[in-house]
Amino acid sequence: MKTSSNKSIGIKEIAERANVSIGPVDKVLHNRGGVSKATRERILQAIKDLGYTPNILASRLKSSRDYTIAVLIPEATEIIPFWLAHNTGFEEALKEVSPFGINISILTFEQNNEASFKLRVDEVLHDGYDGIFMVPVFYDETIRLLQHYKDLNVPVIFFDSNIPGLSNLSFIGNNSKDSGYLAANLLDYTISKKGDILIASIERKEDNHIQFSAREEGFLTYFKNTGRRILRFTDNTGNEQTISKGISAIFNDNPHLEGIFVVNGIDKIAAAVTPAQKCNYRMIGYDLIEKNIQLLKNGAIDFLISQQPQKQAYQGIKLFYDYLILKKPIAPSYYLPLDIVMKANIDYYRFL
Amino acid sequence: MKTSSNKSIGIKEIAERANVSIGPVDKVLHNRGGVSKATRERILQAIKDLGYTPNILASRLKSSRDYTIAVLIPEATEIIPFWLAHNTGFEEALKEVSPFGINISILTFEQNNEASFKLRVDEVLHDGYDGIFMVPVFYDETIRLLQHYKDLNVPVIFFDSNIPGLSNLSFIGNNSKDSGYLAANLLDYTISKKGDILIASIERKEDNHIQFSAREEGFLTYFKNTGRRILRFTDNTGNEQTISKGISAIFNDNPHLEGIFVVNGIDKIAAAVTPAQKCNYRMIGYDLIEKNIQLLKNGAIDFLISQQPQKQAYQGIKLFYDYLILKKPIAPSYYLPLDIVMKANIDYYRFL
DNA sequence: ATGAAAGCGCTAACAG
DNA sequence: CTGTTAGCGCTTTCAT
Repeated sequence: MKTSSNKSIGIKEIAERANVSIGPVDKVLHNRGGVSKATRERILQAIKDLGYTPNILASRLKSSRDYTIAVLIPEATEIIPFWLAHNTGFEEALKEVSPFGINISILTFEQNNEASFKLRVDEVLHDGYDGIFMVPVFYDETIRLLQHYKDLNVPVIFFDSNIPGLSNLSFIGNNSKDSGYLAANLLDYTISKKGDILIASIERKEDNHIQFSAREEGFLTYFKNTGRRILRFTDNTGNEQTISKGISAIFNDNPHLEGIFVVNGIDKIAAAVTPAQKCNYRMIGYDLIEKNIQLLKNGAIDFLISQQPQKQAYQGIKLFYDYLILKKPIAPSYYLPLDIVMKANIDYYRFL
Repeated sequence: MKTSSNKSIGIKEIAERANVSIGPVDKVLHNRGGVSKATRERILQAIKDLGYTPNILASRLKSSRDYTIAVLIPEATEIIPFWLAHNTGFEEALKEVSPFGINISILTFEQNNEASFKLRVDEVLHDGYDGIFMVPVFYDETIRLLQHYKDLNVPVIFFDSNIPGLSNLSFIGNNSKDSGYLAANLLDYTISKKGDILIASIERKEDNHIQFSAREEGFLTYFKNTGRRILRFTDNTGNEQTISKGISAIFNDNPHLEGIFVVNGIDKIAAAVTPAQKCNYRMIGYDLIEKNIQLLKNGAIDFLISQQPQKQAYQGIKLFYDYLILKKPIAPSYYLPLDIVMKANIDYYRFL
């Protein structure tokens, strides 16, 4: 049972069969025009007949054309180290695709600063890239970028968060709503039938509210009509003491509280819960950043839903390879698995 | 912030710098000998100085050397359809590596039939492959194969299950013991403190007992010294009625039973549980085969631990690419993540 | 509109 | 032991 492939049918063979030289064949293959209709037909026929597949190695060898992808990504900060994780994915992907002339240029912006985003968009528009891989944080500027590239046939792929209905080529990331639903399903398993649930979040203006709302929506969808009592805690001070007091108050007022779903900033919420309190609650949240991994290991957090930033980065760059080099069709969206991470399997998720 | 790579330092440049022609340079690069020590040194130095990296595209283009990997894998049957899933992974990987001349040749054997395995080993030894990707089901024959390839520098990589301490190049798969521990951890979350647990399995002689024992060992490790009451049910008839009766008897005799860990054959066990009974138990087991996916969807199974067969196949073949084409060093083992799959995230795990 | 020809960087065979 | 040379399959330029 052999799965072979090498038939050595090349541009030469199809030229022969079509009674032309390789010149016109190449032109037809790349839609470069300048071929009479008749020979064009014959060549196309020959390509079909012989089942020709181009040798990407040879084509790449000669052409020496380079592709540079602009990566528009929020800056990793101490507060939001999440964006650091993508780097290993980019590196991994580059190892595979750089022989084919694909480079990337990472342009960071401040997640809470539209002006810094605009600056990068200006840069992208001015420098002219062969592809854009971006987190569409700000709507208007994203639209401006898409407008510019609309007719230029330059692939724009969103990652991490999506804005549906725009003219981008594709999206790669998680389905936030489903991730919330999953969190609910899992939490439901780990608490008693009568237990109350708290939805907690830390509001910061630099955050991606669309994504967080979607998580919450999915979570609530699961519990709709179940009669579960759902409480809410939202902090917008960022102050440890304030959070700690707020959480404590909720614990005291709600003796039946058993589960906590943290939409974002789980490290802050987990820190506000004392070990003694923790025994009575299950906590689930997001993001496999180092701080959270520690909290998972010491039992402060029970479950994390992983967004797999490395995978997003790796697969995303390979999409550009598929599109630019292999000329493969690209689906409008690629949803990555929603991984459930706990103490017992965290070590298998720490690297790509 | 550019991450570029193309410096166009080729074999020619290093020849120039070492004051030789490209002939000896190529020989040094491939350790083909026939180069005087002095020039060899100069060439090596030049390679270092200029930071030369070979252009794999060009090298591949010229050499047209083909590599064929023998894949020794159990036959998928109706009883054990598990092995079907690998195919999509093989296909996916081939898309990427076949331009580099890597082919695979799939040799199936009967999982419960050592003679059929021996036949395939004979075949492999006789035909002479450039790499072996295999499930080491039978010890003695595996040893025979390894012996033969020991000095031939042919990479042998195990997958799915491992036999440690042998001379194979690497292993890729899951850590079975950790997967059992994970199952225990998760099940522990979903049942009450006082609930009893049942470990169920269907013994078939064609199964991989090493792997199953490891799962059980990991599971028991978690509960050691916790005071949990652990029951056991082992069927070796394969008969539906018998299983059904056995399970029912256990349910009746053990009112505190809350969790069921199924080491293997979860479809059989799940079928033996009536929907009415199911409300009172949590069931966790293995293998993302179609039958189990349906049972997960209709609630008969709560959790499946995925072995990611597609990923094993995909990554495994890419290891041969790393080794044979890129000449990268290969680690002795690659453990894939232990994915927790439930109704709410199954759809994201159905394909590669 | 088509054909001829020069390489891309590397391998491998051969001549010196 | 070292240098030369002919391609691998394709792209691209330049005549025709």
